[in-house]
Amino acid sequence: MARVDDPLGLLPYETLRGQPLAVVLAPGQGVGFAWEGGSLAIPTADPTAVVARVADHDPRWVWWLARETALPLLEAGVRPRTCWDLGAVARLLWAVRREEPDAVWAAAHGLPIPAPEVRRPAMHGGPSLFELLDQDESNEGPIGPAGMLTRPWVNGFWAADPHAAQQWAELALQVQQIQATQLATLADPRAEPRQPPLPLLTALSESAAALLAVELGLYGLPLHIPTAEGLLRDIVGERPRDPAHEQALRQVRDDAVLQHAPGDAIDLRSPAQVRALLGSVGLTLPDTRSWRLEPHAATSPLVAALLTWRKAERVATTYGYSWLDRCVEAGETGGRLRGEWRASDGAGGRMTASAGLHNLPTELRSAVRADPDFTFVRADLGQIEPRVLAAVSGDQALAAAAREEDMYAPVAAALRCDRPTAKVAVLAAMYGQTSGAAGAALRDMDRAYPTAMAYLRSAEAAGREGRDLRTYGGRLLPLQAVVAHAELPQGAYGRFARNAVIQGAAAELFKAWAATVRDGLHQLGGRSGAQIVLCLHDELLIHVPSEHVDAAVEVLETSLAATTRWWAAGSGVRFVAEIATGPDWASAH
DNA sequence: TTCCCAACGTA
DNA sequence: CGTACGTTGGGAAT
Repeated sequence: MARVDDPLGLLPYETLRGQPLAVVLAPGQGVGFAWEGGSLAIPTADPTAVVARVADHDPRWVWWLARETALPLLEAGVRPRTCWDLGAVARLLWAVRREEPDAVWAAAHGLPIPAPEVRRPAMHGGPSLFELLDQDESNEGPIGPAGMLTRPWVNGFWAADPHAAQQWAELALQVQQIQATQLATLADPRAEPRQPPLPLLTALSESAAALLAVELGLYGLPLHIPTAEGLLRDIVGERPRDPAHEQALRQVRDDAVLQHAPGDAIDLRSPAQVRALLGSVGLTLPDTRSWRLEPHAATSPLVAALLTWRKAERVATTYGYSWLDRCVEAGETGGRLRGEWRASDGAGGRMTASAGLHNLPTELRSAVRADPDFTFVRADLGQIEPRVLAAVSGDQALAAAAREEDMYAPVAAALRCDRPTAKVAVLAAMYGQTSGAAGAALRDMDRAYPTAMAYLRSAEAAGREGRDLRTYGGRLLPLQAVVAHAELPQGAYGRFARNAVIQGAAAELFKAWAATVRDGLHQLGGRSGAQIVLCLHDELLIHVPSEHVDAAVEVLETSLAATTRWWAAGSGVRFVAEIATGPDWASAH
């Protein structure tokens, strides 16, 4: 084992910039690198310090999973600029449900995806290195007889020493090269040859989104705890002192409804009991959903009280004091709401977040407040889905409409109807209408925008027939597997696919924009500077030092222009962002 | 204890 | 008009 004292002499620095460089951290042991043409093991007690020095040369970091490799780097203050996330790209290319290296490796080599390992009870956080060494296979290397990654390596044997990390980095680079090759085969040969192909660019932005997801989890959403407490007091009342007090307060809330109800007290949280109660006062309904109750609120004090109760109960249970205590951490500069972020979940390919980050009721949003000397800059993409439809389908007429600030106005003119009807018709077309509300306008859609409608219809047919599809950016929609295990009627998969090609492509555009914004914000104040703190499907919230607000607005606008230049190249579709600033989320509108 | 459903918040 | 996801509580299945 050659000891390496000067790592800065051994990497091909002059050619690193922008080039794939696989990195594997072996905490406390060292770091392994692999690039096209070589690999290296560097023993060091502080691997992140070595990575920080290499980062100055701005390679494209290749890692198995951002959560694993980028997290310790970010915690050590290293902000990687660009990356290639093997898990994220595997999801894009092969729709793997699991992003762990064993699944990614198997998918890359056309092998069956191994089942997830059954985790033993986390008494001591998984197997120790000793236990891993004990297992037979550990001396056999990372690849087993069937060509699969061996269990000890998947479980972390690569962290045993820098040479193991080096081998693991070499395998990462191999997978990266397989992914790059397959992405190239997806490219549209008719596309503009001077720019990188769309699937490759999508892979890069999906990778960046995976990194951003780690940053979002680490940074947290600034939330002013006293403001949140005040809002909760207004909506659900005082903070319970103990479980008995909580029970008493709950009873008070319930009684406000039950006083309007005849007979014995029922459990308002039980839909069946509520339905029976409503039946006893002459309201026979198929279910007790609020939109179904709404029409009766004016005539029934019971229904009115119940709807009010539901609203408060939602906040009390999901976004109440226990949520505040569990999910919001008090910090030096301000509270932080933290959840787990995923860069691309489910059929939609959207980002997801836990801890209520994606479904915070609007009335609580004024508690999302910037730190002192910081300001929020909020931006959202207007009418993103119909614009995406115009771009991905290549419908010239719809693209012409999408060049307007409000694209429903020209659509209404083309359909010879009013704007609200035009909007309903477009949405019904994209998501597969079931009721005949927009019938006439829909037929006019077929006449006015045949290319867009054909695109949607072909996606719907693929869904019904169980044929795999890819989104505009190249993300696999594994309809064959889904429909093979079908539990729902065929029409459901038709609607599902019709929606997935639009929602999915919109998610890809959004992430590409977010990745560009993230990169652009790097220049604004360094580590304690501007930071994306929330991604909400078509909306970005940025926490910015107040002196950089104008610059941040500029970054948002130039990033959108730069992103749509390649994403919607040649389509003639315009994408518009509405941008506002304010000290809290509610006021930044 | 585990799983599904109803309900509802967001986009 | 419809889709997606996360969270909660009840209630049935295990």
